[in-house]
Amino acid sequence: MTRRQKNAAATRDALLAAARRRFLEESYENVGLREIAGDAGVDVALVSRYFGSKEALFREVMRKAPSEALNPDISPDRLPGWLAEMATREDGSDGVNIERLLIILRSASSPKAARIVQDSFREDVLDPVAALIRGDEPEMRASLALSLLIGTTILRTIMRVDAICECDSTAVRARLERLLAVALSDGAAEER
Amino acid sequence: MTRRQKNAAATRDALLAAARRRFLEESYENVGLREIAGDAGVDVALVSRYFGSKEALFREVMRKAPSEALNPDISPDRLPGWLAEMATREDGSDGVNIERLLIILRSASSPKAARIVQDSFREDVLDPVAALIRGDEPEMRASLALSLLIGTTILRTIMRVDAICECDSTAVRARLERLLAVALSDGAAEER
DNA sequence: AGCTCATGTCAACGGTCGTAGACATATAAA
DNA sequence: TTTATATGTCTACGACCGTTGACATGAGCT
Repeated sequence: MTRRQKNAAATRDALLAAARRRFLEESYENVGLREIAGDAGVDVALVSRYFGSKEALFREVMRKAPSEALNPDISPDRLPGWLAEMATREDGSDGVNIERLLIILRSASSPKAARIVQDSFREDVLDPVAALIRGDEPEMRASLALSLLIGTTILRTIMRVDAICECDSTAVRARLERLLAVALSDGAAEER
Repeated sequence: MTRRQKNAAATRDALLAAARRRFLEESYENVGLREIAGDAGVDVALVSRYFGSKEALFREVMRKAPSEALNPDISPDRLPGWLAEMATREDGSDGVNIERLLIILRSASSPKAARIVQDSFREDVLDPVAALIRGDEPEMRASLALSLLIGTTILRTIMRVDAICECDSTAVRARLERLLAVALSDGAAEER
């Protein structure tokens, strides 16, 4: 008697989805393959079979994250509001965009995941934002804006700071949006 | 033949210092007690003897960090510059103030260290900064400013983003200081 | 010097982890 | 139906971890 139908693709997807869910809530080494397999309803050994190793599974999770961190078709002037809304969105809502960043932050200090996480951050988060910015030193300004996004995300999700967590108050969002606009603004151009 | 003199206090201090150094560079579960004891030149068992458990050792490291995150005798108007300098200081210099925050960030996603880290952040980082701010919602503004500090620290130390790492360029510091000033400013008072 | 206790070392336990290989079984072809 | 292969389960290995208790030994007191 086997609990599960024999469907390799479905099992692989289930493992991938379960892994993504776990890596979203714990760091790389705090997620066990037995937990992931348990969530997917299969045995641990299938992880090795389908992905080769835990590190490869994590890489696959990073590669196939359902939504990119940045929607490329957005006008630069709407970027602050878009980032601010992303940063202050409730966890339960459809705020899927922040999830990749959250996975990155969770496993940022994990030696075996560090390389993967650094590459994913640069390619999927930093570069898209920097590409949208016009003016001097776009990468620096994008980094400062993303620092805000990263910081607020950590304060909300990990540090549980009440002053930031209460997201229904639009004050935080408005203030954050204004800050992001300043961070992204072209300082050299303003010195006219 | 014993490598070490028999001095309990010195050994305890050596263990504490070694632990602090390790926790500064790795997350809670990626630091092994055998590594710490090895650095201190003693056996692992002494950790249990002097501190009781790994968690208690970590708590002690958090409790006895040599410098607080905030120097309380500073004027509020100098706070942006002070935070900006702290965020952009080279690792090798005497930038000890940032170390407690770095330990916090490294082990932020470690379940067993989460509580300790959250408490330390609130008591030793957030509250002192919020206490220095005048006007409405000081905690929210302090949180936004610290988001900047946290984000840039992560980008520099963990993500290794070049645009932020090049700290000798004063451009980053100046821009960050301006951003911090905006983050800390009293929005309601500005609407005159 | 001899005694005693604090101090440090050593070996090992129980547990969890990632991984691999042998085995079972459902699915699909012949 | 029989066979072959893909799919999933089970067991176990070796490594590392935090922790513990037994043992050794040096330091300091009498």
